[in-house]
Amino acid sequence: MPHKYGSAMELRHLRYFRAIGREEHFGRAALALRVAQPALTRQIRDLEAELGVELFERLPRGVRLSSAGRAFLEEVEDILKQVDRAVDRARGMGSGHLGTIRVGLSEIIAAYDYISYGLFHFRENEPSVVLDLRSMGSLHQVAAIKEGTLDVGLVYDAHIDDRDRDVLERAPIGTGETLLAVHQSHAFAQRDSVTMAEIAGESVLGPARATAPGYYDRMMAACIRTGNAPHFTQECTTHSILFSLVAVGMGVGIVTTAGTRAPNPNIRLIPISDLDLQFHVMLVWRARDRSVALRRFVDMMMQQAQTR
Amino acid sequence: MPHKYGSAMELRHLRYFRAIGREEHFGRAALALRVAQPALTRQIRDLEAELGVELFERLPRGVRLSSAGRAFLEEVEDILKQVDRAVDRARGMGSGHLGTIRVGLSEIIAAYDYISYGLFHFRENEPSVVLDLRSMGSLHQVAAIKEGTLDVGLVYDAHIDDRDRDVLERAPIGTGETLLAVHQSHAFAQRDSVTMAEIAGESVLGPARATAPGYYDRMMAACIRTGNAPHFTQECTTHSILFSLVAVGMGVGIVTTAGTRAPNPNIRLIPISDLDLQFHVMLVWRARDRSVALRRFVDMMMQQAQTR
DNA sequence: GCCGATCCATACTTGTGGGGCATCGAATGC
DNA sequence: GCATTCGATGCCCCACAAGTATGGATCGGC
Repeated sequence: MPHKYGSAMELRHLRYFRAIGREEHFGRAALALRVAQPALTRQIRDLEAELGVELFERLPRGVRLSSAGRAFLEEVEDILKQVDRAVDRARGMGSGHLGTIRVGLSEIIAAYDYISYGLFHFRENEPSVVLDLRSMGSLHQVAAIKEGTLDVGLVYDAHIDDRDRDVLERAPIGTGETLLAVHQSHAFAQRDSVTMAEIAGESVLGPARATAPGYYDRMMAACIRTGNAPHFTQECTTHSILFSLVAVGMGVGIVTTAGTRAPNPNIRLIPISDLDLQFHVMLVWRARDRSVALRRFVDMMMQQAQTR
Repeated sequence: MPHKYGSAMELRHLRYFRAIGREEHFGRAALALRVAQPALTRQIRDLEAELGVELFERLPRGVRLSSAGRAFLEEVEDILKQVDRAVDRARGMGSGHLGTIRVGLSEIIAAYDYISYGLFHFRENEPSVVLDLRSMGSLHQVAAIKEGTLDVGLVYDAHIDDRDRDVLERAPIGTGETLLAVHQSHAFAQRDSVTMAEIAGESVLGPARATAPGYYDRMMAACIRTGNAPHFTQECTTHSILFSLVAVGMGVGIVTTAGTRAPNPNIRLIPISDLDLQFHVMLVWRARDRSVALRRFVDMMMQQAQTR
């Protein structure tokens, strides 16, 4: 062992010092600490040597805190309290009733009612667990989860690479329908459904392949199966951009969302009858993450999704 | 050694954890801490067992802080900072340039100019040493010093019991003259001096034997030596009470103070020519008190007194 | 003034456990 | 496949914390 220069000071010294300082009596402190008195004498001697200060005045009979000792005692009380607090909090996190969960939310998924209800429900049941909600794109979420800067994501299954199978755990909590978004003044607006063939003649807005390749490719493959793959006149990186463009009449848009309730009164969402395409809304988290709070969160979200 | 239930957690665990948590790498942390890597593995294992929480996610290659670990790291950083701070402060007190000195001041002695100057001078030279000035009677000061609730007192020598010789250190920093306090309208007011014989016919105010027996007895002994011991019509427990009574014409008062400058424009202080009585203003402190700041304070007050 | 009690310090011994070294096992990159 | 990275494990050693016994100084009771 290469000899040590640094502080050999340990919590033991502080715990002993606190006990003796409070009592101003080695014997009683030793009793309280359940150690023999000479142990205290030695540890205090070492502590004083380390600090270069006498912490006690040695009286002919007994000891008394020196002025340095009095000041040091105050600090030690704080330190030991803080240590206890840190231990308690760590244990609390072990129990899963304390901590922070960093949740990734893409805007389109945050719009699902049962997601909101689930988050609300969890907050009510675990008020001491902080939900750190972060709005971020699906691919970014997956990367952040793998990297450890995010704990759980809410994304479409299409965004999850199968090669991450063993590092990322996942669970489905719902499905997303793929619909056509049209402006209320559009000819399709009053229709109950449309076909891909009909869409082919329109100016079509779709997702951006660069920001969501898995999603894009699965959608395109399904379109091709109908025999009427659209040509996107504009790729949109987010659903809100796409909706904005539809709202100003730039064209019709293919979007995946929950139900047929549109986010804008000027927009109608129409089922596409011949498109065989379903996405799953997935919870994603690191398989190695042992956080009990996270497990509880996942369980509660899944349960909430089922009973919706 | 009776087996221990309590926390075996030590600062070593926290220091190791902090290093590894910062690096998220056992090897580099071991290098920084100048210990071998297996030592860290074991200490972290013990720490996790103690807390009941996994602080790191073990990856196939390397580690990463778990969410509990992240939270714990923040607390540990605080704790270790606070420990360093406490050590620095303790060392500072060892150097004598930091700390608190509890100074007892009786009102009459606080009125001495060179005392005020001395306190001011010390504060200027040691701005990081807090002077905790406490107004209290002489006997109370001596008791508090012996008891350890006061660090240094400023009292007349008459208040110090010789039997405390080996427990209380003392040093003279000036003398106090014993004078007659008279109202400006009194017949003595324009005199340069009076005799005890003249005083004998007056209504005389003096100190209270109960609150200052040493002072009272020395004064009375000197009075008796003059052959004209006064009879006190009123004993006063403090000088301010005595001055108040003199100011309203209740009588003349025998007081010990510095110079002939009275605290009240209606009062004159007249020397008593035949009274052979001198008191010393003393600094008193515990002989066992090793505080460097206190020594510095005592030295500075003595020096200030000499050069006044 | 002697005896016992109190209280911290010291001397000596014991055993726990922290650390070093060597090695393993798993994953990764060329 | 082979070398490398990285944490975990096994084994040994010795440093040091704690225990027992005792010393030295003071104080109180009779």
